[in-house]
Amino acid sequence: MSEPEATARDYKDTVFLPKTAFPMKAGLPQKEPGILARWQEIGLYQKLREERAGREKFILHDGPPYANGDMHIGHALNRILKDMVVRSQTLLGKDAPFVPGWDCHGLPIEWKVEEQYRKKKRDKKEVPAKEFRAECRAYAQGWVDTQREQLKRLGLMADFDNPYLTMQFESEATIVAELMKFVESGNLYRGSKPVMWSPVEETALAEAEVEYEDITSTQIDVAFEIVESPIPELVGAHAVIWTTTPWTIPVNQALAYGPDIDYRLLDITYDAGAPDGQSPQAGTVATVEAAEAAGLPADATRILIAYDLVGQFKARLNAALSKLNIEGAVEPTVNVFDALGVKNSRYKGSELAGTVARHPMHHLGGFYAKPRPFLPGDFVTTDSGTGLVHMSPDHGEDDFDLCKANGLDPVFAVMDNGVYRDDWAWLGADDLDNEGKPRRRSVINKPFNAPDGPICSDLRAAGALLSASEDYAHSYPHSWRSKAKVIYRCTPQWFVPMDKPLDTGDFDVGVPEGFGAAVALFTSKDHSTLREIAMREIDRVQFYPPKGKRRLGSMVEGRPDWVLSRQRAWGVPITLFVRPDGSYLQDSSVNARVVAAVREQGVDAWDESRKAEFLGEAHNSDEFEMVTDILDVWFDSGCTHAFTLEGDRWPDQRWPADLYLEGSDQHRGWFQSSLLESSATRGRAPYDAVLTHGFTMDSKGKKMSKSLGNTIDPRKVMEQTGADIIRLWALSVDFTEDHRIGDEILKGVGDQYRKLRNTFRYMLGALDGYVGDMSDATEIPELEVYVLSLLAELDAKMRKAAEEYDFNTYTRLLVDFCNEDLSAFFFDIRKDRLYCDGAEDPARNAYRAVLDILFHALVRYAAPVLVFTAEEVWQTRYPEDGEQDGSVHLLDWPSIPPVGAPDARWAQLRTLREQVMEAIEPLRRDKTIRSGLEADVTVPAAAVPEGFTDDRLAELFITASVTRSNSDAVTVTRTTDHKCGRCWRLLPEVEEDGALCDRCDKVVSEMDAAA
RNA sequence: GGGCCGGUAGCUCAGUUGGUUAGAGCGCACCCCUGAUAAGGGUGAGGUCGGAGGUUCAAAUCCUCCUCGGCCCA
Repeated sequence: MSEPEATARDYKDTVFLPKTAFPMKAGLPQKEPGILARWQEIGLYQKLREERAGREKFILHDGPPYANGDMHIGHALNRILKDMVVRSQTLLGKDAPFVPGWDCHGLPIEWKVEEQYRKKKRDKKEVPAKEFRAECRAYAQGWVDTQREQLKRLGLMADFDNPYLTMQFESEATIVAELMKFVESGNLYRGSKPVMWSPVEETALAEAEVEYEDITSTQIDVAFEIVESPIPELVGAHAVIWTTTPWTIPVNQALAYGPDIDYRLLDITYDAGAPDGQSPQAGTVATVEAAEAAGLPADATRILIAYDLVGQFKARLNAALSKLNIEGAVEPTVNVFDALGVKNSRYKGSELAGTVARHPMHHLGGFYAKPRPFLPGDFVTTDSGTGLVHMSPDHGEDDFDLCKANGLDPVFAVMDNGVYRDDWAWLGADDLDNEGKPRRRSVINKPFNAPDGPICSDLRAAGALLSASEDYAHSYPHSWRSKAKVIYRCTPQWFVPMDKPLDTGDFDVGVPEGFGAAVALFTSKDHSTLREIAMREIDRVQFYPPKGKRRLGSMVEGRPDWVLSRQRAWGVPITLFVRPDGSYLQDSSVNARVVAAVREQGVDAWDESRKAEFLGEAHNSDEFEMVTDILDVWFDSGCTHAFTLEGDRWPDQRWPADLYLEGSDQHRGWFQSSLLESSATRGRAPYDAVLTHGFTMDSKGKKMSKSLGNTIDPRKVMEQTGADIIRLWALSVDFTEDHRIGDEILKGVGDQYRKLRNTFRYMLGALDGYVGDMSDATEIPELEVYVLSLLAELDAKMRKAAEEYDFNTYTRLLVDFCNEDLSAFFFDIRKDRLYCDGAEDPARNAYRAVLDILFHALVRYAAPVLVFTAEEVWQTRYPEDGEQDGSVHLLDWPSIPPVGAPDARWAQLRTLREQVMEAIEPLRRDKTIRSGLEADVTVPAAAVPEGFTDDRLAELFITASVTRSNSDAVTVTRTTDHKCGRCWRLLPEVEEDGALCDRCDKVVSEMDAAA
């Protein structure tokens, strides 16, 4: 023991404090772009490909975002998750090349380009299709470039120099080739379905191109005479239907009832008001005359109607009646009574099955003479109308579906311009123009539908019009652009059948290169339907989270046939040659020529001018028409697997993908289109697993929207706090469900980030100058062994989390370990040893050896999450690696020394440690002691695990001393020892405060001697 | 309106087949340290598990209804 020096020496210089250039403050917004630039410079993505060549592959196939608009939080989340998958799989040792993609065709881009035309006062119809498409292409390319730069900023490991675009010629050619597989196997048919149609623009409209406006329409009640029924008393009565589109009556084909609705058979009397003040009796001659005088159908007075709607119906009749000035009538009214002479006049809808009516114009014969059956419709309600709905499969979705199910097909009587075709038998023969010539007016023409228009007039003449008034106010769809009314109209469309047995053995021609192994999966004996194959695949595919399986399954199970066609310009053409009867050419050599032409020239290749060239000598081009429809963009995206994973454009890709990862909305979208496309062409899904994420809400759990002003812009977050913060956020929340983002949440994420950063900073400082390894340590203290076992345990959990894409657990494990096991436990206990033991003391070296192992493990764990910070950490420790174009992102998963599970004694020890801390607290409160180092602690002997000496306990508890007793309480007193001037521990050998303890005396002497 | 999914401390998340007083980290409050210092350590306060019924000896967990929110449809 040395003598105390005359003046207290400041031993600070002799203490080995952590030393590092790694700043506590991150300054990520400034730092990240530089790191990004360096990765770009050293070609990190390519470098990683070279280093991983030959390893087991992991293919995450990118679902293409639409090339329109800036990056938003949803993109950011999606890309970060994908990047985490790619990087964690890479870290796990695999080769995970990632090709980003963009969806480039489609309506929203067409709109934008059209909008530009409108600004320039150009009519789209005058622009040649080629030119229009070129502008769409340029527009899409512009956004691809913009989004690519925005996404890169997130620090993504992806082949951004060589992305896939659905509009690249090779992609377009493959899409056509894929379509031709459907063609050649006959898995395509021409059908029809009602779409929103604008008669003014003569084009189909998407739902989003339609806006609703309040208008007033004609409403009419029409009587359909019942001619057949299992209920005898119905025969001869009239079913009443109500509609606001009189123009659809000419193509009526059926009546729909609600199976659960109550109907009544009723008699109407038209009471013209008794001139002599007497009330006329129902059914009397006087009322019939009054009705006839009013132009109302006196012979259609027994009606069938939903009981709940009688009141509304009566009101309409009265309104119509009051508008007719009947001579001599005072207050014309309509009365409704239970049908006379009918015992039970109430019927449940389901009893109406088998009932048949006839069209009011049945006398015209032909189409109109056919029976109009009563069909059950779930969509029939008693909200309005009469509870009986007139069905025209040409002009309504419900109508179409119900009629189709009952063998009634649309008749296509209304042409593109909204006018009935000339040969249609009836639509008001007296419709004459000003010069008295017959004319055909558009069905959206108001006078055409008016109560005195041609339709109503003829119905009235036929005695079928019970009421007609132009006073029904409702909202009705209009075209966005022309503001004109739109209609539902059946148009021919191309469909993929879901339930037709597939002949999957016939793919010998027209199959593009790279089809490869997939074709072998087929057995031509498999005649499953597309739906069956898809369902089988859904069953096989792994879903994360598992509920996705059910969601996709229920959608595929119930979906209708796939409509592939769109009446649009910007997209991949449906390259079909059609005969007048709707059948199409199935000639693989023709198809091969078309595919080759598209590869050469893109979608513009599908041009009338090349018709003969494509058809070749084997076919007479006069017999065929070229289809001008384009493909649904979902078909494009359903083919991304074909042109990205197969073929040689990206040789390091592989079909099928291990994983598809998108938002849960893609159960209806990309997951499904890819599944259907691939199931039909390859007999299996293009993926083995599907991972879905939820949507990002604001801090209150509400959906983000620009109008609410509650959006969070990921680019702003990156500008203000850095990409690593937003990455850590995305990987901390439960992304499998909807989750939130907001200032408070980001602040919390920032706190977590700082904890991780400081953990690294401490390790870097503590490891300053350390070049040894575990083999230098002659003996390893048990605490170090324990920490290594904790690390091994952590490692197993982290690996499992990474393998299961459980990133929230992954980051939480990492943060908790840094907080609890390292910062508050291991580092705190070993601070004394690091600072004050001799520089080369074996025990100190053992600690640093473990720190080194921890460092190498943690920097790797952190790398996929904090991509920038991990690199900064790595380059700080190994600047020479930086000079050699190295990167933390080239490393493999850490190898942890093979230590067993943590010794159970240590769990016991840590419980005791907590009790000691708790016991010290009161003395701190009353200022008896300030730090734990001033405490003499007595612990119950029974609570101490086997094999720990008192001195070691004091070391682990960071107290002056520990003794044990037979009591079962932990007791604490202030120590009487003095404080060592160097290590600040209070020890018995220190004679007075400021003197040195034995250990420090030795260390300082050696240092002084060496100096 | 329909289908599916979700609601556990201020925040982010755990809660296995229903089984002691519902856990963790962060944040917060208070305290210590001032040799990891815009850092580090300690203690503590926070929850009628969205609400109401029901099943059970026992419910955050199972059932029903309601409510709020989300996705996809209509």
